[in-house]
Amino acid sequence: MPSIKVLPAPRRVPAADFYKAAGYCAEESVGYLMKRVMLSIVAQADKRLGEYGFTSAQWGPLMRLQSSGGATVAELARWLQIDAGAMTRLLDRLEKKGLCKRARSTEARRVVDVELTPDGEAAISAVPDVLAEVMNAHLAGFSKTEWQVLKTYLKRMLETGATLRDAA
Amino acid sequence: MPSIKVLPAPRRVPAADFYKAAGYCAEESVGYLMKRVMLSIVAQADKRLGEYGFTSAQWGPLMRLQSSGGATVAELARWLQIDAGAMTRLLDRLEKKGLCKRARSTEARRVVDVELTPDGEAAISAVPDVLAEVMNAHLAGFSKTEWQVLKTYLKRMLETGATLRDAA
DNA sequence: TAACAATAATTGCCTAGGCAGTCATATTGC
DNA sequence: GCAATATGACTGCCTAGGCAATTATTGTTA
Repeated sequence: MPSIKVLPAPRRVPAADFYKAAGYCAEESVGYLMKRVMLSIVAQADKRLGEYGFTSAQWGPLMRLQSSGGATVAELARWLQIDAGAMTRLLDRLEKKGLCKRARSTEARRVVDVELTPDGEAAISAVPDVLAEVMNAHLAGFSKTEWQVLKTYLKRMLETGATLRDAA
Repeated sequence: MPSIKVLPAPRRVPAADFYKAAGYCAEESVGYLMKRVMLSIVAQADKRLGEYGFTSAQWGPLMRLQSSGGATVAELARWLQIDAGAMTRLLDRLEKKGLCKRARSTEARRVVDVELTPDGEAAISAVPDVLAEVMNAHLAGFSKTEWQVLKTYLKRMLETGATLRDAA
């Protein structure tokens, strides 16, 4: 009776081999296509959100501030996965427009709490509408199944990307 | 016999209705997922290309210059779909690094021709390799069919996005 | 041909993000 | 308790792109 080796489950799926260096064609690359799609989505969203006085980079913090009733600068930066310095400057711009306000935390003196102003609350109310419309418009012609398949593809790529990042 | 109306073929597929304003969840949005995937891809590519002295925003013009043996500033900007002013400044940085050089065109005096330098040629040679690797790594676990389906999805979204843009 | 319009390159001013360094405050370990 | 370390906010300097001029040139057209 041959011994059966129990191999440990491979922790990482091997890379695909769809693309070769020789004759690499950017236009057929998933990365290129995805970049173009994102540019289109962001452009549409920016055009619509511009009517309310802010940009597609600014609704993120505003939404988060609304849903959790305020947050710290570091929390916002972590949540949106951007640099803390960039977040400081983004909040500078939002504060200048009167959409949010900062105040040193009372219990931890190095922390700054951020809150929506009434103007911010008002501005943010239209955002989900715009986002849903822009996304639905870009998914015109997709069946519900196709939409779900697309999402699983993206989630898989995201997990694979995280693995790569951790390995480095 | 009931008269049969021949309707004109609809020019535009109606928008999907996957997303609603009420309870819109960014984490389940194709846009959000795609943005995260792109960040991962760009981060990987930037890390690898950094070894050769340039960024993921800079290989585009370099590649184009190589494949067509030079181009004008306007051609590059159109090809990469970025602002002409941004292209001027991108070329400033590339020129400062000695990867390309500009020269006023002889036949049209308002045009500036851009060419790769030998250093630029050398730097660009490793790019297809890096891009293919990064893309293959992110597509680990995808079957060839899934890869092709993903590309058709993206191309469909791109066409739909172009329709939206033209309509505006 | 002379006015007009279109195009090419550039510049200034804006948002936006990354990285490194600074300062103040919290947390931890000894 | 105190020193070492970690964290939070911020700043300066960099790349990067959009929009709106401006200037020089090229095309068009009346």
